[in-house]
Amino acid sequence: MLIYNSATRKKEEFAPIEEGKVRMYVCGPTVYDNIHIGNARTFISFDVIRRWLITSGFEVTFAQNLTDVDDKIINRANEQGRTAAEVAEEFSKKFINVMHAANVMDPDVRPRATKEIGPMIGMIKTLIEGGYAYAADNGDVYFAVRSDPAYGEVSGRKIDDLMVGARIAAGEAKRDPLDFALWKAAKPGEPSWKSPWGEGRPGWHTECAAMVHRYLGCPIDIHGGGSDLAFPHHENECAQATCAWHEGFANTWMHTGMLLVDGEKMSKSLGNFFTLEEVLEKHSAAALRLLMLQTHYRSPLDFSWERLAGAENSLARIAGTVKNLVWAAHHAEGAAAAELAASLGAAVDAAKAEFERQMNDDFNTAGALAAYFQLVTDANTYLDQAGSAVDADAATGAAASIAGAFKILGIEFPEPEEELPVGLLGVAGGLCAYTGDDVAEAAEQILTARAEARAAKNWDVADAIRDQLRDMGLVIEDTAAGSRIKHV
RNA sequence: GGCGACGUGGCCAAGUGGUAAGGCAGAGGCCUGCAAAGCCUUUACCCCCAGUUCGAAUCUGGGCGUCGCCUCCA
Repeated sequence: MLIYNSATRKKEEFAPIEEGKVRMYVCGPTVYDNIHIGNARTFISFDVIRRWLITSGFEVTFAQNLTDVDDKIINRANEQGRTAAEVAEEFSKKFINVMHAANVMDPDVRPRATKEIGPMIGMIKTLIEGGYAYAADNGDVYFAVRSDPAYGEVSGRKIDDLMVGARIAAGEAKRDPLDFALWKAAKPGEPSWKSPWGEGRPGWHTECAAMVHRYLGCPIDIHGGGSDLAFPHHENECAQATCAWHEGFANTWMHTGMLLVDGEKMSKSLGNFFTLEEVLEKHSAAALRLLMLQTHYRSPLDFSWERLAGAENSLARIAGTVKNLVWAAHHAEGAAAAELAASLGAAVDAAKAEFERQMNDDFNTAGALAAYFQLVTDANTYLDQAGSAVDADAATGAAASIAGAFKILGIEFPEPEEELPVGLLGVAGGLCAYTGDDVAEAAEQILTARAEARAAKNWDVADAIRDQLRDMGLVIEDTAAGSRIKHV
């Protein structure tokens, strides 16, 4: 399996530290507002990466933090006249809920910054003792960037290049403009904790480093996040961790490409964002995931509603094929055509092999999807050609293969055998004289009545049946293996 | 200004040396009583210029353009 390591800028053969096990960490959200779909892209990307590692046989431990203390949370709380803890709690819950809605797996560990203050203080103490950090008179503690000779290796920068434009903001007590806060002295009214340097709270970069160390142990196999976090966040995390513990921090750094709107990065500050919640009100999580996975995770992705609608169409076609395969398997009659079944089996094997090849090449989901789009076409062709002589095992196998592959991508289809509405009984009397209470039986008899009408060239009757069902949100689909009633 | 990424058909997109996957949209055809669904066909001088090579979308140099990071940011 090849994974692109953004620290070395090369694809590398992935070899976990501990045989068969992967420890990975992906920076979570600061819970001051609803997340937007740009944030979601990163979480969905790593969800798929994690699923593929699990599918490949690795025992994956996945940790993701919630940053529940931060300037933005405090600001939001002040705006709304609430406590920072209330704001953090609200948006923590909302984040977890919307991740579920997007079919993103829960992390194995979800630490919260405010519950990790002790370990963070311990880490800062170690850094000061080691000569890597210093406490300023104002109660802040800063990391001395120039004390770390490896600083810049994660994001590929040189300290001297960073000097231009670096400034010391008002109220800061840095010795060097590049130094960053490990601990921030509390201002009046802010949430704070006791420390050797007075009341204060941890800096953002400090949280992740301490949580990685505590819950996964250093070094970890994979550290991920959006590409906008590479510098300074990840660089700073790494500097702290390596200087505090001298054990290394992360073997592979993975960064996802930015989600764009009209060619510009989606962000809260630009105001050009759509929240994940609102997108999922209008479209399925499956379609959003499909849209995202049709682009490589490292490339920028320009979002548009048109593209999302296109993904919805693709998804409907795939879901339809899976349903039709299952249905055809259940309604197979007579001897199956062996040669056709064998070629379908070969198509399934080819899709699976290509899917694996693509996923093992730095999680090339776009290429992997193409393999299964091909199988969808092959399966549809099979259904056309086999007619009622469907090989139930071959059709079931193809359906399972398609559904299984998409499930690895977190894209799940509705249950194949959807219940038809009870309302069908209400019209059955008029359409086919059926008066029982079995919906499936009513559907059968309606189809029979239509078939008889068509055989008698009684088009008005046949079309009336179709029209009436359409008014109920149902459609009659005539396939090579026979007719059936489906939801639109 | 510094660092990095990218520029492939109407839209999106995979593809890092051997004559261009796939998706969406459009058009035509097959199937159908007519439809729907499905299938088939259909459009590429791979941003420009030069170079390396028997051969380049793929490598090198230059140009033009776009995006990201350098400040909070997934």
